[in-house]
Amino acid sequence: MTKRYYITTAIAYPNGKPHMGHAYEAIATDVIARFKRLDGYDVRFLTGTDEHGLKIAQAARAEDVEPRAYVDRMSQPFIALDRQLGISFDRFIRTTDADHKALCQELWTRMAEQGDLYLGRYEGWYSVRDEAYYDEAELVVAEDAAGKPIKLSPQQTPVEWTVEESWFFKLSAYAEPLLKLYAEQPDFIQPISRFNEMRSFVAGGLSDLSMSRTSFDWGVPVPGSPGHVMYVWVDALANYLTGAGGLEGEWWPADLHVIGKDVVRFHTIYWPAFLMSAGIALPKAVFGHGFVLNRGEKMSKSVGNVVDPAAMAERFGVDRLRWFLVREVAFGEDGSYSDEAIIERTNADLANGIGNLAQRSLSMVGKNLDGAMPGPGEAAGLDALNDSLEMLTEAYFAAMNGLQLHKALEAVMGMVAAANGFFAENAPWSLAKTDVGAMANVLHATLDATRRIVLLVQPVMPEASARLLDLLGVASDARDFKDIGVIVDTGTQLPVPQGVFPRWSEAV
RNA sequence: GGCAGCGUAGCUCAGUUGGUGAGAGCGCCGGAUUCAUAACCCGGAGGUCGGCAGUUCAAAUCUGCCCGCUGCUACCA
Repeated sequence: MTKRYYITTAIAYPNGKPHMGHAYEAIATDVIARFKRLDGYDVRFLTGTDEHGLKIAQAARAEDVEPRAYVDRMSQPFIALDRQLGISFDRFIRTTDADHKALCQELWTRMAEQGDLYLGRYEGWYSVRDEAYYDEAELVVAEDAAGKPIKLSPQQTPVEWTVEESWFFKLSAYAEPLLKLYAEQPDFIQPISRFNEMRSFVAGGLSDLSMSRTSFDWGVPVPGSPGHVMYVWVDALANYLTGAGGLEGEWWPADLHVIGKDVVRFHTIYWPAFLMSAGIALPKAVFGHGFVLNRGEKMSKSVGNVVDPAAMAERFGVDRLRWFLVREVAFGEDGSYSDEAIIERTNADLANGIGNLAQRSLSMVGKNLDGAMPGPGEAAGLDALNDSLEMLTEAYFAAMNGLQLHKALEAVMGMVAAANGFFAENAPWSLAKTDVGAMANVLHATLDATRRIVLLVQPVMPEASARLLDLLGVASDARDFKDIGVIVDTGTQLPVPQGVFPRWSEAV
């Protein structure tokens, strides 16, 4: 039976254009998905958009269009960005999809049958103009016309204490089961810093959760309770089940939810509690990644430093952008990006490193061996080179499987350095004049090292890797990780080499 | 306010059962080389290891206090 792997991103809220955060999450998740496929897994990769809720309804009304028409349009740039970035999703789910609505209601019914849902009242500071509740802490104090102190929302609209009927979920009953889950499965929440935060939060006790709203209707209707739509997180989280094929879906449980650090609580407390209530298996792990900051600052419209990921990919190229984000940002930590950083990083790693390694050895095969792949043979330092490659390959797999994506690429760069060192040490350009056979051995070893390197880099740079493997004469059916020991047939005619990673010399 | 974590070369960071001269990558400088994308290879410069005090024969590594930063969380007015 084939090994299976079900991985998801969070779903994006399409009330604006996709930003770097979406691109980053999609790319990181795609790298893991592609890694698993190359490693022999049957992979299901789900991503999509979260299309219900008040803000969408308001935005649609502001444009005087139906919410459905609004999200039909607003979700398109997200799909387009995924396509542009080479995101290998199997389904782009939209929470307005018909099967998802039905699933949400099934899930709700299960939780209700379990006795975990009850009708109560939701109270809070409510802004009629915003149609939203705010926490006390969010409010600002101002003065009215008469000089009396009043409370305003963050949008400067008046708020009043409001009581609304709402369904509640007995989240409080799940504190102990959750703590047990964390104790038994400490890698359920990653990285460890997030794990500690969530465990501490749960240990402090949980309050029941408001699960429905009556103040707007753009959402999934609560079964048998007219006027109520489901709390957005029920709707949003359930997408993972819909994408798995339903409550008893063939792909469930998920192996990994990749999400932003800002939604860790929903995925590691609410979500498993909902599933426990409904008697459904829990996902294996949740990974909360960090944010990508623009020169160390959070991107915001008011600061005017918002970067369009589509334009970024267009300018630098998809593979260069993907490499930078995965290599430069410690997965799980925040990262910083700038044009200079992208250029510096990719010039060093791709142009000077992988690209140059391939080019220098390939060009010698072209000039000295008529482009015919040389066979293996003795060379000085060959054993040491192979030991390094083997050790670093192990480090790569350990890092990838441990979701230390950046560490995996660090290991790959170690392989590049080992291969370059071996090449320089043997100086095949000198051997070309004295001992062509020895030269051929060096070229073979270097090309095979390059082949191994490029195989490992495929999840990150699928397009460029494919071109490099073509140049290296690697058969299209010998590019999975199981083929890592399969050398290219001696005598294989190699195409005329072309630089795959040109050095970026444009001034910023 | 509580809990947790962090502060080591220009940048990003590794380095705690305390003990040979404090490290890596990138950047920078020099050398060598010419197969290659002015790349690769070799070498070098650069750090009061946030600050102060303490424990110890010995502390980046332990303790206390202080400064700065981050995350989670709570709350007053």
